[in-house]
Amino acid sequence: MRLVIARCQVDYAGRLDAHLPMATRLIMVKADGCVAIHADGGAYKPLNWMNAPNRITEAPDKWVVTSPKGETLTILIEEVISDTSCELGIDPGLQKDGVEAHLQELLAANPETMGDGLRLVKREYQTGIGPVDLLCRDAEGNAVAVEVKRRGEMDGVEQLIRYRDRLNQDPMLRPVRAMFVAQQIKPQARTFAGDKEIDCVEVDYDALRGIESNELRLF
Amino acid sequence: MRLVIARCQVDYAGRLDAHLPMATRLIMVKADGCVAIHADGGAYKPLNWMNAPNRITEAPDKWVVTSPKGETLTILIEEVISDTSCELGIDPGLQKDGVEAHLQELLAANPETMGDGLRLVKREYQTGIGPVDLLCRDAEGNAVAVEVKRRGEMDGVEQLIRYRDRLNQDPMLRPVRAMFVAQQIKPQARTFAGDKEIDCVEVDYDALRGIESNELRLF
DNA sequence: GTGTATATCTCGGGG
DNA sequence: CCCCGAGGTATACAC
Repeated sequence: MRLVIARCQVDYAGRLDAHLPMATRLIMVKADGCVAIHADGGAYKPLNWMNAPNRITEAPDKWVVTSPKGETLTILIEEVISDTSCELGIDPGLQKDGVEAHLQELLAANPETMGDGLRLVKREYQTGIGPVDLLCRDAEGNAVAVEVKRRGEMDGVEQLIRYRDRLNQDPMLRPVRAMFVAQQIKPQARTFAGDKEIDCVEVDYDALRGIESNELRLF
Repeated sequence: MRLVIARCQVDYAGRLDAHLPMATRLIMVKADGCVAIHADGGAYKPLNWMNAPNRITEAPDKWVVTSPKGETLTILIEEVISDTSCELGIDPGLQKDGVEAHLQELLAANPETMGDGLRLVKREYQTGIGPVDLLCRDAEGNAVAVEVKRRGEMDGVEQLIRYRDRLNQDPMLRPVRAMFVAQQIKPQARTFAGDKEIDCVEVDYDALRGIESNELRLF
C-alpha cells in the first residue's frame, strides 16, 4: 500500500472521459496495482480510479496507468506533499451476515413461514433466463416461484414476472404461482405485484433466525 | 484526511453485520467524518466503512463510529503502525463527458436521428412512476416514449414497458409507441423488445456529437 | 466469455 | 424526506 498526498490533475479516458482539475488529493496504490484518487470527503468512492490489472509508468511529474482494455488514467503531479509505503499483507477477509443469500437460506429451510403448506422443490432453480430464488409447491401441488429480496422494489417484481412467464412454458410446472418475499416491500412494488397477481409476503429476518436456532436447540 | 495504518479488528452492525478479524489495514478518516477500512487489494471498495454524517468516539484501543440511523462501526486497535493527517481542502470536483445525460441531450436536439419525422415534446416527462427520458410525436402524430441508455439491457426494456403502460392510461397520449435507443443493444434485450412491440435503435455517440458540432459551425 | 442478479451498492436529481 | 434511476457501477456465479 502506497499513499501519496500530492497536488495533481487527473484524467480518465475509457468508457467515458473524466477530468479532475489541479488540487491536493490522496493517491492510493494498492499491492495489486489498482489506483484510487481520493478527495477529503464524499464517502468511500474515489473521484477517479483504475482497477487492477494495469500497467503503471511513473515519471516524477506524470503517472500513466493503462488497463489491458485501453483505458488510461493520467496523473499530472505538480507537488508531492508526502509519499509513504507500507506492507499490509493478505487480508483474512470479510464475514457478512444478513445478505439476501442468508435470508434465502432461512426461507428455504422454513418455507411454511411464507405460506401454509408450502414445500421447497429447489433453491436457485435455473430457468434459462436466470435463476428463480426458490421453486416451491403449495398445498394443492401448484408450482410457486418465489423471489426473495432484502428490500422489495419494482425491479424485483419484474424479475419475478419474467420467471413466471418462462416457467409457465413448462407443462410440468404450469400453472405457476408467484410470490414476492422481502423484509420490506415498497408500496409501489406491492401495488404492481397485486396487479400482476403476485402474492406479497414480508418476513422478519431476526424472527426467522430465531426459529432456526430454536430448531437447532431441539437436537 | 487522516491515515492510520494499524493492526485492527472491525465490526459493522447496521443494515447487515460484517466482521473483520484482526489484521493490518489502512483506516482512512476524511474531513467529513466518514471512515473507510482498506486492505491492500480488492479495487477501490473498502472492506468496511461508515458514511458521513456520524459521530466518532476514540479511545487508544477502541474507536466507535455511530451513524444517526443507529449503525455502528467498531474498531479494536491492537497496534498503531502509523498515524498521519493532512489538510486537503475542498476538491473542485469531477467533470464527466459521455454519460447518459449527454446522449439524451444530443438525441433531444436531433430527434430525427432516432426515426424519420420524430419531434421532441419533452425531456424527462413525468409519468407518476418515474420520468420517461424523451416523449416525442412521430410523423403521424402518435406519442412515442423513448428510453435512452448507453448500454441497452433487459431492465431498460422493462422500464420502458412500465412507462408505456402508464402513458397509455392517458387518453391524450394513447396509443403510445415505445422506442429503445442505446449506443449498444444486447441481443436478449433486442429480442425481448421485439416481443413487446418496441422499436430498437442503436445510435453512435461520436457521430451525434459530430452532427452537433457541424450544426454549430453553420452559425 | 456472456448473461444474470446482488450490493451496507453509491450518488445525484426531483417532488 | 423518499422515490427513482444512472453508474467507468463492481462483484460473484451459472451456463
